[in-house]
Amino acid sequence: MSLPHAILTALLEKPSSGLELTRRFDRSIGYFWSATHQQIYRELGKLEADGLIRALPSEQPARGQKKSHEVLPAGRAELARWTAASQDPKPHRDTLLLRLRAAAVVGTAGLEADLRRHLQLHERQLAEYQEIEQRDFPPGRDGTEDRLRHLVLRAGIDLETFWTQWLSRALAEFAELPDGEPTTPA
Amino acid sequence: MSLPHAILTALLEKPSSGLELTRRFDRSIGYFWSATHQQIYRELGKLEADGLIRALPSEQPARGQKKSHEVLPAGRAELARWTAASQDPKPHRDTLLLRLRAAAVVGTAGLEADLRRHLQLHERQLAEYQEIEQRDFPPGRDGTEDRLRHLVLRAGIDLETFWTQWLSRALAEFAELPDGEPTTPA
DNA sequence: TCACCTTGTGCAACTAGTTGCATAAACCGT
DNA sequence: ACGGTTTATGCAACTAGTTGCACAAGGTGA
Repeated sequence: MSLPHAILTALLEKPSSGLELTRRFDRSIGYFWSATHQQIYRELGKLEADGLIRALPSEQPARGQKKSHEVLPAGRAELARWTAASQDPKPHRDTLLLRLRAAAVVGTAGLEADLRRHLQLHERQLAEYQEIEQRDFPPGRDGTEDRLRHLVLRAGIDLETFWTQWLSRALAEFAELPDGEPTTPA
Repeated sequence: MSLPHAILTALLEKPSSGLELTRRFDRSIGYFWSATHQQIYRELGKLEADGLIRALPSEQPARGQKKSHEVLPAGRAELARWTAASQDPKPHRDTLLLRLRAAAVVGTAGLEADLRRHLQLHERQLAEYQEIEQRDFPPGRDGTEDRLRHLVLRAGIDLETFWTQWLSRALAEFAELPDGEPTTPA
């Protein structure tokens, strides 16, 4: 039940159309909550039906016609409620770690290349986050909003740092391994 | 499409019944791939129908009767194929970071307590991982399987370390904040 | 021996997210 | 005025995961 709240947050930051939201979910918000345009349109419909947002009445709504949405007081209240509510962390699911564990029983053949690829992807993401940090969070700003958003970005940076380090370490281990086929021979 | 492979891995490590699998998913495997017993039973059915596993013929299969499963050669082959195949990382979704971002627009009221709770949960998890490391990975073991499994555990430890550090930092920031209500006044 | 608890298996319905495609307007060159 | 691309909105079907409940067998104490 987080997508509607992600959308409310985005719309409070700036009223947008479905497609604009989609683009913003590909950038900043999507770094920790991704969504496709189909999800977003569906959810916009529900949010409007529930009276949490409304379409800005600027243009007549026709298909293929841009339609912006803004958050109503009820929407802001719901977001505040959700933000403050206690929530249990969702269980993680990580395919790469699963594959490594599988490799312990069926062999590491073929895995190394993909580890290397993932390392590259995480390095790229880390570089992107660091650029954003330099651009949007120069030293000396200390508004509350800035500090909170910076904190979120730091989480992204630290997570990507973790992954690059862990993957490097994993690849180093791989280099020392006897290499190839199943470790539990038939 | 990872749950079946998680199950295959678990069954290769040790043939088990549905409930045994469920328990193992609550411990080790569940640390990076969680599943409920209903998911597991359903998937066992599919895997058996697909000829990747079979029920051990020990006891007559009746409802409420323990039924163990083992992996067939086709299952092992499928797991090896999947492990070696290139896969893109799934987008992350993290509710806590989303809530922090929401807090930047609707205010931080109520959030701090839950941050503190999450910190405790992560500290506990970290301690558990470290116990496992001491128990199962004493210095000086260097079989391939051990090294791979240790690597996976290290990922868990480092991730929990990241979270505890980040949450501590977040709480420290919160302590300095002007406190309470919306930062974008109406 | 009967009521109750634990262990073990399983179905059905629901929620969330993904994939593939349809449609419509606007803009753009020819 | 026409055909092609881009922008924008949306439906339908599917996959994966969650929740709530049902049912059977075996043990345990009253």
